[in-house]
Amino acid sequence: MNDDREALRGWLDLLATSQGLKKAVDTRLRSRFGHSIARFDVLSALDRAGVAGLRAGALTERLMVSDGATTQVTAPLIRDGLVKRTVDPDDRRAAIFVLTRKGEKIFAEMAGEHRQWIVDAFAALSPAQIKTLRRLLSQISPAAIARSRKDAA
Amino acid sequence: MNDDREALRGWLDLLATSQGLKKAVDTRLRSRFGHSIARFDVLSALDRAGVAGLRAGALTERLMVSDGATTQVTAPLIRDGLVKRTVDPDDRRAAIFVLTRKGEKIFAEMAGEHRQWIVDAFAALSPAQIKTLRRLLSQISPAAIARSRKDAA
DNA sequence: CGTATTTACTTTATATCTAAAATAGTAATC
DNA sequence: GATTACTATTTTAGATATAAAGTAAATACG
Repeated sequence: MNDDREALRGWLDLLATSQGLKKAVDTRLRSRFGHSIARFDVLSALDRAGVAGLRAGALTERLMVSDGATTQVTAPLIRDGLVKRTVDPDDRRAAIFVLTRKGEKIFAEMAGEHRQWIVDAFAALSPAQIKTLRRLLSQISPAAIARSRKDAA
Repeated sequence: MNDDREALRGWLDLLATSQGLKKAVDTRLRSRFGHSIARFDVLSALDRAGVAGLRAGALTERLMVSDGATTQVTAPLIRDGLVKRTVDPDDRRAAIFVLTRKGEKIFAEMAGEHRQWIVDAFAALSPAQIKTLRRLLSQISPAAIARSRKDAA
């Protein structure tokens, strides 16, 4: 069947494009600021959360990673003084992460450059084309894979 | 500017979709066959190469990973008898990896199911829509990020 | 030829990631 | 209020990635 091949090609292209972009962003972030995409994502989530910060669980959810990963990625940010870790006084099991002044400043710089990189990478596409791309992406269903059965052929 | 935000959203959607799909495929491959996507990719490249196999360098190139990664990902496949490593008699520095009979068999099974999962994940898109998606993806330029300058704003 | 350079791959040190075990605090029940 | 169960996070073990150092074979050059 022809559809099969087209879907497989779509999957390969999707993977290659996103990985290429991710690698480029990561390389640039590291060389400019000494921080990975993973750390940038933490800073971004905390920046949005503002002075209240985020509990570890909420951060895990937003980053779409495991709970262990959150602990590990925040560690160097705390060491470098970009993030402060406190304990929730109302529930002493819970960790709360907040951006420090220094963290805010550095993130603002990072976010500015990052935005420009993405704009440049997407420069060949019009806003309308990006909307189309996003609509098509939204119709791809990872959940279908978990449900997929052999007999569906 | 509005374009900025649309590009950023496109990037976030692209990343979320490809990572979601990748995680789903990886989870399914592991539970069905006990092998990761990384190993599946090695098997796939070797299957295509046939009886001649591939040198480590060629494998590295096709997988788009570092040379060290190739050594490490092939190791368990060799241990499990899916891949055989030999030395090129014409250039004894070079390693040649070939699928074993067992590796071929297992890969054929994996590839069959994998194809169905992808078809299911893309089921909501027509072949024409997938073509459109692929065309749009091809216009995204990771290389632009390496060239991007602050003053380009 | 014999030394120097290059090439092909592996090893090592880090950085993420996951899943699962461990830790510690909270809530629920008798 | 002691025991039990649950919840939030950290720690650990293992997989995969990179970059850079190490090893060994091939090539180049005087």
